[in-house]
Amino acid sequence: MFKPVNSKLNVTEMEDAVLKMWKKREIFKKTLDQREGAPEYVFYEGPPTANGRPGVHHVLARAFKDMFPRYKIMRGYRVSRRGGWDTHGLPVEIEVEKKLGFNNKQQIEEYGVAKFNEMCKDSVFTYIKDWEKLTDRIAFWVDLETAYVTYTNDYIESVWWILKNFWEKDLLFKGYKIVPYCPRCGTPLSSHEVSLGYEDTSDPSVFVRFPLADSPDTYFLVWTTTPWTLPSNVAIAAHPDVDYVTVERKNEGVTEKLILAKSLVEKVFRGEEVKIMDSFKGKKLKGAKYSPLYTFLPLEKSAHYVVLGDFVTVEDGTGLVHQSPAYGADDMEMAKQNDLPVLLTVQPDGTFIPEITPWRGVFVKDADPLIIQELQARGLMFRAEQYTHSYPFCWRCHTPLLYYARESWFVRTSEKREELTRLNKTINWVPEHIKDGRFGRWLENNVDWALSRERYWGTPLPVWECANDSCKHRECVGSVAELSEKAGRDLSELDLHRPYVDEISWKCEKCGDEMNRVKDLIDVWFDSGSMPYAQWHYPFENQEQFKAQYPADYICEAVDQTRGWFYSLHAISTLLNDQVSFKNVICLGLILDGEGRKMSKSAGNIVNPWDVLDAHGADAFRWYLYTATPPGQERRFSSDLVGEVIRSFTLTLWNVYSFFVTYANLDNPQALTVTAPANDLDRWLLSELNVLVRDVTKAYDEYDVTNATRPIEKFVETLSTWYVRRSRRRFWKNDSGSDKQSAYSTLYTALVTVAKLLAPAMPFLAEELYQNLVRSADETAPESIHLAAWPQVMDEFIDESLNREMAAVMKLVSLGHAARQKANRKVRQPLAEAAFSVGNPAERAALLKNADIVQDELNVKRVRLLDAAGEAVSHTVKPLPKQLGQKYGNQFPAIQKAIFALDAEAAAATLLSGKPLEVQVGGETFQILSDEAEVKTHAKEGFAVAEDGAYVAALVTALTPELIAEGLAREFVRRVQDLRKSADLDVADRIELFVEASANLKAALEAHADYVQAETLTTRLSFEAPPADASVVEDAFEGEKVKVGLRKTNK
RNA sequence: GGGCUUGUAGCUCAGUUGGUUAGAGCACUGUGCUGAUAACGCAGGGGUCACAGGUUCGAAUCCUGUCAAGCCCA
Repeated sequence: MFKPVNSKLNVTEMEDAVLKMWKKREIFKKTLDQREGAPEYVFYEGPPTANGRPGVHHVLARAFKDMFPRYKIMRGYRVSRRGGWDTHGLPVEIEVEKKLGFNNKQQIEEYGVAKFNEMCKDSVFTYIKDWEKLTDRIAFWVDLETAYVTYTNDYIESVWWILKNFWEKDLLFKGYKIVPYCPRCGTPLSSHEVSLGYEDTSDPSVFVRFPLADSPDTYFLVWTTTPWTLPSNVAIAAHPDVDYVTVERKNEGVTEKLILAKSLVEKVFRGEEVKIMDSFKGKKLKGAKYSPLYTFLPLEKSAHYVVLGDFVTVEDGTGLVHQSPAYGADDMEMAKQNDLPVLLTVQPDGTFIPEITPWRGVFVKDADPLIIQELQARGLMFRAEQYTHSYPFCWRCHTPLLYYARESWFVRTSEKREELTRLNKTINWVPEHIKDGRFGRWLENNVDWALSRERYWGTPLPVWECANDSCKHRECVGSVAELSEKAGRDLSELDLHRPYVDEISWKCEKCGDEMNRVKDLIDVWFDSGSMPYAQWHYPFENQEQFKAQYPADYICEAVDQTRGWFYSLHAISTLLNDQVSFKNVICLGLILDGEGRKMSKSAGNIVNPWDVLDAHGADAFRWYLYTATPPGQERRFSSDLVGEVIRSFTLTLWNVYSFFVTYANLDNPQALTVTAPANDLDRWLLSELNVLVRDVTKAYDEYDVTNATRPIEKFVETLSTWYVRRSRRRFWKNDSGSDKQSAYSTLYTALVTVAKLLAPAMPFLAEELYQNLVRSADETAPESIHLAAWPQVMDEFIDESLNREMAAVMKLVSLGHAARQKANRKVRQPLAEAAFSVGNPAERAALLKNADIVQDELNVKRVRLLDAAGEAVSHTVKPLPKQLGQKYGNQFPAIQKAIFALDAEAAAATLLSGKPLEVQVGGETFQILSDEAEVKTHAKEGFAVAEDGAYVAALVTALTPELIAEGLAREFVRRVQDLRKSADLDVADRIELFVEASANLKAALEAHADYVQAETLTTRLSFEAPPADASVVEDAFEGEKVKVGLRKTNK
């Protein structure tokens, strides 16, 4: 006996019960214990931060993270899934600053870094309970008890070890980074802050002559909007593939030559007649020397020559770009590539340094007109104007921002660009375009990783520097032991955070001065990217675990992680081990609200995941996320869309399940294993089922979530609306024959298999079905569906031609219904005959073989094939463009026309007999083969016919008195069934019927008494007045009147 | 400004190497069926395949450009 199943499903109650069962029996733990020694499938959890509440986008990621480990467990793998928490970084600091009412770093320093960091640490897990609750409720199986935490000393020590490794390979260095900087506030701004402050503003637009070193009266013509950066000029950039020209013109009586991009000549000279002397590609200019405009500062490296860069455009200016590495990011990048000097001319307050003698102490923006005047005086200014463009201002104080070089630490990732790209090519990206697109491009254009942050709460950069300016000896520390040794005391109890680690110092081995830690922290992305190592405190501990858990088979995050975790994992692994750290990755699209807008607090359109979970449960939530859109696409989301899953999918499956259990409990069928069923419906269902197993398994193996889920939906629909619908009577039969057994076994197999296929995606529903269908009958079966084995494809059950035939039968039934509707003949009225036309002999056979199904479904007495001569139909011939177009190319339109001009019936007959059709086009004869044109069948006027392509259904609509009587009986049965239902009878209850009916109806009921009694489980049918204790209904239909009384009996 | 992605019915999505009249589900309307069903069947309305060019006998599909949205970078 199975546990009785209510056809009304309460999803949340069911899920709660399953959650309790999992917890009580420790099923998650058992997925590990029972797979001890099995091959490892490695999953890495990208650590979230727990200082904010989890939202729907977290449910999205966690749903996708969960399904593959579940699948792999069922495939026999061992999957340890360790959780993790990202705990450092600016967002944490900002929360604490808010709490303290701070808005700058000085306030933090005054408050005390120790106290500040203590608060950061405390706030990190503010919402940990929310996270745990949600993770549990959505059934994301991850081990949070042993989760790694990035702020622990062990974790930091592993990160230090990685940095030391980079240091030793000379991959860690100090350089300059260009940051948007507010000279009044004295602080760099984050990109978010910068985007707050863009405004249209008027700046100088100047064209400057740079004299060539060895050609008199010849100049590079260079355009800039920041004259104040000219004193720090070190080079001019040209595009290697752009055409440049030398033009000749008169300037105050002297003939001068100017070099600029060819396409900009007209724009620059504004119609002035100039003579083009010479034309060449930009790459020819490479290395050309010019005389510097200013020589205020000494040069450590060679400078003042032309360099080549792809970033140069010819939209504005002259195609020659002035290079000032300290004050432009492109410029800094060029300086690195070409080993140019970096000239620092501006002080932190935005004024020129004393060495810039003419303008010392002047704010740079105020110096612009002075510099322009000075260049005009020297005859180097070609043109100076004003120019309006969008420029960032400080959102706090409205000062124009400067792009400003700050000292910063870098990881030399650009040196490993090729390795990064090569290894990336071996990763399976879903969706695929990320590999060579977004991520691949990013790697190809890789610049050194700006690692350091001038903040407080994070992993300190383990670099110590000698205080003596002329020594500047630096050391990188790779472990606590090493630090202890250098400091000369045991530091194993030291908190590795600031300010404690800052207090550690020792004597410089070079000069004896004091070695102090540089004050920087490192980028939090370096923390999370180190997790393959640091989660194990590798290499200080757990070397074996690390080996077994590296690299990951699977990771999954949203697309915004391309430059975040995906990159940091990949970069660190490449630089450290020259190996990938993940083999498969699903990159999720972002989640939008129901209107397609981004969810944001300010728009007030955030969906609370708990609202969805409380209303529809976790399975439907998950299922929606898997099936609604391919993973990489952004998706609209609303609670209502999730509710749709319950209606269209969950309940359909649940009702098939409930149907099975209800009747199985009445019948107690014996064996529920399938062998070789004789019934076509069973054979067909098992064939479709195994196709499903095959396809879903393949999709899981390819990380194709859409195709691992959507086909199940389709199958369940067909299971419900065709298999069960057409098999219902087989379960009602009173005997216990083999056909009934076969039906039970088949349906049982389908349900259990579907539950297993569903388990990784809908873990609750799958478990509920499994516990009742499998565990209640077999205590030796695995304790949970999530410990059970994944279904095997049984190829011997797959019969593709059977599947096609059944599809044709369904199609014909559908046309039969359409024909009935056209003829205005309701289904309850039996008709004498339905005749069909089909596409090929196999389908003809299939129709005849399944005639009983078709008869029953359409309520007709006979099913037959339409004769080719076409009693009810006519034909046309439709040329098939695909075949004919490919074969005859541009002759196709003429051939098509010729085919249409033929006598349609004759042409159709030719093709149907398998002979080629001959057409004449312009004196040429073409042979049209039978697979190059389609014969279409059409209804003749006046017949009850429905058609679609080669398929036709035609009904004989004439009614005989016998058919009418049978129709009346069926109408009557319908009334009785309704009465049974409203009297709240059980499906198996037997009844007595009392009927008072008008003459025709009474005659019909007498003629069909057996049918009526069998259908309604009536043990006694009497034409008497109903007794007082009977349920009674009166009705009239088809001109007949009836009064029916119904009474439950014990027989 | 650059890179990547997306744009098909009111909504959510399919649409294969270019090829028949661009499909499905939801929603809506009508109708039928029903002792598993919260369903289901049949039919109907609903489309400038974002827009404009181009290639081709033929374009939702390929190419170029434009527009819109999103993400990342500058």
